[in-house]
Amino acid sequence: MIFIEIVKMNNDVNKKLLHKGVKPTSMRQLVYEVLDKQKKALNLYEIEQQFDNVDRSTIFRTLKTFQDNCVIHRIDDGTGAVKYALCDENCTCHLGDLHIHFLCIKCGQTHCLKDMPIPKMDLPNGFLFKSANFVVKGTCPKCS
Amino acid sequence: MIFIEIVKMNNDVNKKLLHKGVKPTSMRQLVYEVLDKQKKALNLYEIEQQFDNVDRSTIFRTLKTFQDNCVIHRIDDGTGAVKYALCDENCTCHLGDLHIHFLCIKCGQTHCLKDMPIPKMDLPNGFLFKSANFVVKGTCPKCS
DNA sequence: AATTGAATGCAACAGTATTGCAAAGATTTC
DNA sequence: GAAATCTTTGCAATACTGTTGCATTCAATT
Repeated sequence: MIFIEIVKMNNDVNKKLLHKGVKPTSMRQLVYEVLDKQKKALNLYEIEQQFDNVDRSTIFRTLKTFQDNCVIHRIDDGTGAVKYALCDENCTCHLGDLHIHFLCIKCGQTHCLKDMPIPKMDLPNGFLFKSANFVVKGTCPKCS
Repeated sequence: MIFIEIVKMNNDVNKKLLHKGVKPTSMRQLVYEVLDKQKKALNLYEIEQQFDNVDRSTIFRTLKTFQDNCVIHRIDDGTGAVKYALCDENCTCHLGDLHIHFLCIKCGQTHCLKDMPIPKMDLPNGFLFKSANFVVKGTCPKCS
């Protein structure tokens, strides 16, 4: 067995990564923790700022791995840089898990509105729904 | 009077630009026509490709002028480049005019679903709605 | 025709995303 | 436990999109 030693550490983050099928390296653990601590979505630059000497490409590829394994989801909020937020533990990154995101035009923070799922829609004839990126813009509770 | 001569040309595009308060230069007319002919939204690069020798910055500033005057609206469909599509003639670029956009993940084309307005939403406490960017991804009639 | 202001083209630059390659680390095989 | 193999990481370079400064051209006014 590959991961026995790491699992023995009984570390929550490692367990969660394993549960999603991602080998929990130290970088991955740290990036996960950064995203977990923040209650908002972060872009690549903001994550990079949380570290002293970690290369951007490493974080970039870590995030890619996370996306491929439904650890995080990406949010195009129109600010120019894609943001990332942790998926729920039982998220499968399928339709039912999609929710609306909110970008505050004052502070720039982007929040997951997990209570607001993407509604079912009747698309025009011939259009097939696969995924969606719904971003509402306005002011957040702190800035309103 | 400034625009008499141009108006006399009795050109539809010029009339439409004037109606939105944009002085109809030849570049603006051409860019408008490019967007009008396509039934899909185009990004800066795609528009540039329609011309032989027009600078990107010129088109960029033309598009900016168009946005400022509600001639076109921008669409962040997550493909990396912002796309642009003509507004309806009576569009005021306010809330009621917002609609859902559709990105085909096979052909990459983005369409305005003008019959699908952004629905009213009850946001969580403290969140104020100002604008929205809703993009549905899937396959379009041609690719389904 | 001269003057003024707006629009355009050129060039350079900034920010984000992405890749190739080599070094370091982890895992498996013998 | 050492060698071989595969994965992850760091460095460097690059691509792509968006944006701005400045000089020139073009249109409108005097």
